[in-house]
Parts: sequence; C-alpha cells; structure tokens
Amino acid sequence: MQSRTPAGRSGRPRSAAADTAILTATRAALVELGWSKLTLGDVAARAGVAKTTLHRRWAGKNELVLDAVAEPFDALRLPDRGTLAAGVEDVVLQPAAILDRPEARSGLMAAVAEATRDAALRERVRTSIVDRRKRLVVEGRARARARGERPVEFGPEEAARTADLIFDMVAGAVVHRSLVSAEPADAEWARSLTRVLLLGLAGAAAAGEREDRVPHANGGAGEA
Amino acid sequence: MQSRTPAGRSGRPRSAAADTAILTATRAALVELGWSKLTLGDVAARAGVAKTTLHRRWAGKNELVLDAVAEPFDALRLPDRGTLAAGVEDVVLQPAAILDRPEARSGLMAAVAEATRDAALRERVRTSIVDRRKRLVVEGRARARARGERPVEFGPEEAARTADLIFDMVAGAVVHRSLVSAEPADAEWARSLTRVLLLGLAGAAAAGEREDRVPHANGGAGEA
Amino acid sequence: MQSRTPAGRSGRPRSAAADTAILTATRAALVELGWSKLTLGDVAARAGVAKTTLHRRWAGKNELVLDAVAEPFDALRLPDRGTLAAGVEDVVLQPAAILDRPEARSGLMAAVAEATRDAALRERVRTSIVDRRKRLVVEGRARARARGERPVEFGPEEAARTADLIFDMVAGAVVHRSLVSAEPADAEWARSLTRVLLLGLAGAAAAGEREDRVPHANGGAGEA
Amino acid sequence: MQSRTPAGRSGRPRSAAADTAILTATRAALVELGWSKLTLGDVAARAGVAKTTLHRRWAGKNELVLDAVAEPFDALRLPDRGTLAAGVEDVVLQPAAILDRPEARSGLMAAVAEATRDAALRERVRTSIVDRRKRLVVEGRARARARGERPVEFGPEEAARTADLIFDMVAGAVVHRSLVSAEPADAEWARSLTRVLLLGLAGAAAAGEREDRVPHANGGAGEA
DNA sequence: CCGTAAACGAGACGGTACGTCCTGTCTTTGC
DNA sequence: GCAAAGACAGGACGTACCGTCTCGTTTACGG
Repeated sequence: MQSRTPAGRSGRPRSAAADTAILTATRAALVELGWSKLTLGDVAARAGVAKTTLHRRWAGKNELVLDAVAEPFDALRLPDRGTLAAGVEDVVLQPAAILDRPEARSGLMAAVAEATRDAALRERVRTSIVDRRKRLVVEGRARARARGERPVEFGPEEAARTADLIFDMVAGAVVHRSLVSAEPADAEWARSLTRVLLLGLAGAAAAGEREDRVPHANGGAGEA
Repeated sequence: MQSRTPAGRSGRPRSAAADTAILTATRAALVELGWSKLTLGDVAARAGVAKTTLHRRWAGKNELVLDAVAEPFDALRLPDRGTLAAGVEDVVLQPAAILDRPEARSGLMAAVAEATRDAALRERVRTSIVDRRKRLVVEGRARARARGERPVEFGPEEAARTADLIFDMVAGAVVHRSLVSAEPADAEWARSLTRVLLLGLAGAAAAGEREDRVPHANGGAGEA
Repeated sequence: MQSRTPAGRSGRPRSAAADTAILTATRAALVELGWSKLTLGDVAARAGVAKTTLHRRWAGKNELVLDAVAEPFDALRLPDRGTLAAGVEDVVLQPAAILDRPEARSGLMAAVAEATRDAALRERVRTSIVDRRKRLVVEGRARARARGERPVEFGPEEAARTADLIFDMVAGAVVHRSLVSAEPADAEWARSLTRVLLLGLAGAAAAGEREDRVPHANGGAGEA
Repeated sequence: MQSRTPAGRSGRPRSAAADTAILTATRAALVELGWSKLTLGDVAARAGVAKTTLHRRWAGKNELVLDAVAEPFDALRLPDRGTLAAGVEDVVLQPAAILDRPEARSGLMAAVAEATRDAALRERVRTSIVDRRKRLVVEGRARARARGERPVEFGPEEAARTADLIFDMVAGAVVHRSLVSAEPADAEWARSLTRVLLLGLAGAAAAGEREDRVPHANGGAGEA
C-alpha cells in the first residue's frame, strides 16, 4: 500500500506488526476524536510506536487516515442474489454499512474535503475507494447479463457516461442520506432508491430508442 | 446569523462591517489555502480585524467557515422556466455552480465531515444549506401544480419520504459528481440526471398504483 | 494625589467614593493575586467601576498600585518613647509592620523594581514613601536634642551623608530581613539592629574626633 | 542549575548551547526592556531558539530571569586584602557592582517582589544569591581568624543570629542605597558603612561582656 | 558469526497556530 | 458631560502538534 522497501534490502526490515497496529490505532483515534482532533503523536502513542516510524511510512495525516478507512473497502464482495435489483440494493447497502462506522464517517468525508485541494490524495481516493465500488457495479451488470437479464444498455460511449451517472447517484445518495440528512440508509430506503433508479434508467432507454438518442430531457418526463 | 446581540443594548455595538469583512476574508482564505490550512489568525489579518473579534462572534473555525460558504445559498432563487423538468435541472445546476467555487469545494465537505461529530454543527448545516435547497424543490413542485402539470404525488406521509429520497439523490449526486468523480456537473449531465429521476418517479408512481402502494422493489424493475 | 479636576467645572463631577473603592479594591487584589497577576480590569470590576474611570485617573498599573500601597505610610507617626534608642526602634518597627501586610510585600517591591526603569515612578516612590520615613528620623533626632540627648552630630554636610547612610542601613535591613531572609522583623531584632547602629555611630563619631574627620575605616575597627 | 535531565538518558540530549544563548539573551532583554516588558517570546527570538525550548527548561519568566541575573553571583570571589575591614568592604562592593548592571537592577528586585508570593521562587533566590553572598562573609571571618584578627565573637547560637543581622544590614543597605536612594554605592560609602558596622559590633560585644550577654538594647546605646 | 545498515524508541528542536487574557482606546446608552 | 457597558486592535501568554533531528539500541542480512 505504502510500504515497498525502496530498493536496497540490507538493514533491519520494517515491522509488519507496526503497520497493523498503526492503522488500528488510527481507526480507534478517529472514532474517539474525529479527523480534526486526531494527531499523529496520539496515534503513535496508541500504536506503541515512535512518531518517526509513522512519518517514515506515510507522508502525512491525510494519507494515513485514508489508508486506515479504505481498508474495509478492500473486503467488499457482491453476493449473487439473483436479480439485478437485489444486486443494486447490495451496492447501496454495503457502502452504507461502512459509512455507519464512526471512523469512516469523519475520516472519509475529511479525506474527500482534503482531496479537493490535493491531486495525489484525490487519485488515492479514486484507486482505493471509488474504483473498488465501481467494480461492484460492473460485476453486477455482468452477472445480470449472464443470467439473461437485459440491463439498460446504450452505445459503448454512452454506456460509460451512464455508468458514471448511476454511480454518482447511488454513491452520492448514500453519502448524503447518511451524513447530511443523518437518516439511516437501511434496506427499505435502499429498495426505494433502487426502484426509482432502475425505472428511470429503463424509461430513459425506452425514450432514447423512440427519439433516436440525445433526447430532450422534457421528452420522457413531461407527463410525469 | 450568529450575531444577535445577546440581550443588553448598552455598550459599543458590534461593527456590521466587520462581519462582512470577516466572511469575505474567510472565503478568500479558503480559496487560497483550503480548510485545513486556513487559520483564524490569518483570516483576522486579512479582514483587518483582531483575532478576539472573530472569537467573540463565532465559536470556532467550523462555524465560521460554514457561515462563509453558506452565504451564497441564501441568494438561491428558482426562475420559472416553464416545465417541471427545467425546474429540476435548475435545482441541480444552481448548487452545482456553487460547488464549482473553490471555497465551497473544500469548505463544505470539511464542514460536513466535522458535522459527523458535532450535532450543533450538523443542525447548522441543515438550516443554512439543506433547508434552503429543499425550499427550492417545494417551490418548484408548487409551481408545477399551479401550471397544471401533475408532479408525482403520493399520500402525504409517503410524499415526505419521497421528497427526502429525491433530495438525497439530487444533492448527493451533485456533490459526488463534483467532488469525488471530479467531473463537471454541467447542463448535459443535469439533463441526464433529471430525465432518469423524473422517469423513475413516474414509473414508481405508476407501479405503486398498480400494486396498491408499498411495492416490492423488484416489481417494476425486474425486467429493466 | 492624582485627581485634581482639571479646570473646567461643567458636567458631572468625579465621584470621590470611586477613588476610595478603587484603592481598596487594588489592595484586595494585591493580597489575592500579587502584583504580576493583578489586572486593571479586575480591579475595576472589584471596585464596581468602569475600566475607563481607572484610566482617567491613573496613568497605569504602576502608579495605581503605588498609590494604593503608599497610603498607609501617610499615617506614620512617631510616638515619643523617651529615648533615642526607643525612637530608632520605632523607626524600624513601623515600616516593618507595613511590610508585614501582604499587599505591601509584593506591591512595594514591584514598584521599586519598576522604578529602576522609570524616573517618574522613582520620584513618586521617593515623595510618597521614602520622604515620609525620613521625616520620622529627622523628628526623632530633633526630639532627642530637645530632651538633652546628644545624638551623634557631624558637620552639616557630613550630617546629611550620615543621615542617608543610617536610613539606607535601617530601611534596607528591614526590607531584606522581611522579604529576602523571610524572618520576622520583630522587637528583639529591632533592638539588636538599633544597638549595633547606635554604638557604631557613636564609635565613628569618637574616632572621627580623634582623627580629625575623614578617618580610615580601619582606624577604629581594626581591633574589633 | 535547572537542567539535570530527569532520569532517563534516551532521546536527543538537550543542547548546552541553548542554555547559554537563552540566559545571555535574557540579560540583554532585561537591559533593554526591564522585567515587566520582557517577553519570553522575545527572549526566545533573541536566542534563536523556539519558545517551547524555553518552557521546557524553565517554569516561567520568574525562574528564567532569576537564573539569568543570579549567574554573576556564582563568580563572586573574595580576594584576601589583609584586614577584616577591607574584607567587609569587598563584601559590600562586589554585590554593589553587580547591582550597577542594569539587568540586575530590575531583574533582581522583580524576582524578590515575585518571591513574596511564591515559596519555590523564594527558595531559589536563597540558594542562588543569598547563600552565595553569605559564603563570602563566612570566608572573610575565617581568614580574619587565621590572620590572628579576633572578629567579634559570640556564643554559637548568638553568633548565627548576629551573622544574619550583619547580612541583612549589609545586603539591605546596598540594595536600598543603589535602588531606592538611587545613589552610587561607591568605595567611600562602603568605607563609612563598614566603619559603623564594625564599630557597632565591637561595641555590642564589649557591652555584652559587661552585661553577661542578653543586654538590653538601651544599655550601651543610651548615651550615644 | 560478525559487521553493516536500516529501522526503531525516545525525546529535544524550530516552528506555527491555538484560544485566552489583558491593555488602552473607542463608541454607544443612560443618568 | 461623566459614567457604565462593552466592542475593538493589538499583542503576549502558555499549550499543543508538526515534521525534523539526533541520540542510543535492536534486528536482520550478507560477506
């Protein structure tokens, strides 16, 4: 993640235990203090490690916190629940579960906030979180196709744009529900979200066919 | 906003000019430095004001920054563009425009991140940003009804839940698009979002009537 | 002392009660906090007076504190106890009593310390404290002469130098005993001091006569 | 003086150069600004040192200033000038010379003033200044005895009390002359002081023998 | 199996910002 | 027109972290 031993191999190797201890300590500190009150010195103390060790491995607080909160996203797996809708619900609910953890609540959003000013951090957010979640969407669609369900499909370039739209809607809605509206992103809510989303996509596809692509937004929605 | 003189009226009154200068300075500092490097001392210096004056009026950095970035949301007005869809697009695009400003990008997300650990701040976010945006949605629906358009309508308690869902989807999608995906939330994107959303709602309403409310998510979406 | 109403007579006259309240509050604050922790704002609050009033009447903390601790020296009177020695003891003991008061302990020495860098303050110390104590010495000598005791007497210009020497020895010894050695300057100690002082002066006078003034210090003391 | 590393020896050792630089800077600041305007931040800046370093080594302004002005007292040595009187004059003149330095003038008295409210500081004054000066007196007496001069001698417990009296008189007189009377404590003045003091002690000793110790103060002094 | 080299703990260091406090000035309202 | 009330600019306070550094110590590996 951050520790590929530079090149030389001589000398004492880095303690693997330290990494674990530090990330765990970071999550604990996030829970207790939140991002803004978390200090590297405190993390070091909790991990039973010297501050220097921390600095040797991470460039700063942002990188450390991001690694700490991104770890759970590694483990995301999408069980095959049989229908596309169920798959979408899982894509909604799993990140929602992660966002329920207090360390992720403050850690993730702070990382996003910092990332607005730091391209390297933004890239790191993308690779360690966004891509992993997008992978779930792609997996889900592939499975649906394999099952014979016909997910909404456009031309290849339109498809990418649509996938991004879906992702922004789903991921954004989860974050907004959980952090801004401060309401639980539970199963029922996920069901509603999924329904509106899939119906909308289906409708848009149908309208698109009728209108030969690039429809005016009013076209299909005017009568709604 | 934060300064109604507590009760007594004796003594020198607070300078109104200072408030303006401070909020302006705060936005400038946000643009240059971002939330994490922004310093109250620096803001005070830019505003030509003593640090004490700052502390007298705001409880801390979070509150100050929030007020500074929330101010533009005050001015949000929804022009009547004739159709519901156009109104929804405005609801998407106006906040998107605000989120394009660099001070809002880092300031808002940081405030949200901090709000995860501070109920008072969360409330402040709600009243000074969320409610103002929600007002636009309500206005838009009222106008549509007045125009004779029949917006998607459910029972009163279902309606509230649906409004929240819409809002989470719209607001969340805008934020996610702008800050996480780091793509422009432009007119075309807004059109796509609006189309999917309105079609989805229309479909859900139709399906709901068929299924006598409380539909299973799979109902209308299974064949999509 | 500090408050002669400038010249004009119009407007609300200055409250005489305020002066008393302020000086009393100053002494109370000195007792509780000492010179360095005493603040003008606190004194004003204790006196039930606005800070402005304080600044209108005194130039600063030093002047205020000095006035507050100098007041008791005004009241110094030397009772006629019959002998020169008894008189000297009184000259020792009365200031010692004042230096026992906690407000004087920190206030006076701090004023002296500040006076080392402030000629105006030094002058103020001289007129309000030193001169009042020196007056006691002069009084005592006059009484002794009137009683027929022959105090040690030199030529007029020598006399002034001797008086200053006596005063420095007595006043300095009291201060040093009380504040540096932190031992009580009680009656017994005053008796010892007086004895050494008067015997020394007598011896010096005798030796001086033998040696026609300006004796070498070793003259009378070599065999001691 | 203040810096024996607590116990452990691990970690980066304290810079010895910093101590020197800080104390020197403190004296310079005292000369320019005096005690009350002296600022720890300013001292740190002059010494080219961080404020934290200052706070790590001294508890506060008082302790720092005291150490800075006490340092010269370390170097006090009593040259053997042949007679007791000459020795006493040195005991008077050497501290007088130190008190002529502007940093000592304001620093020492302020420390004494503060010490009236702070037992720890008082103790520090005692060990770093008073004891060092007292040592000179003891040395001087020992030499006088070695030379065959018979200094005034009392019983052992009386002796201690007398030594303290002498010290309060000498030290107090020097301070008072120099700081309150604001006159130079020069050689001539020292000679006069010494003469009165030694004659007084000799007289008191003689009277004491006549009266079988514990004399009434009036005994030898009444006719003076 | 021994030397070398890196990692490690400890903690001092120069900085920067914090939020509080105090000063002396000013600008109000009320007597 | 003075007084009380309190906001204001300015500046120092002592504390807390940061990221770096300098130690002495520990631990692997490669000759």
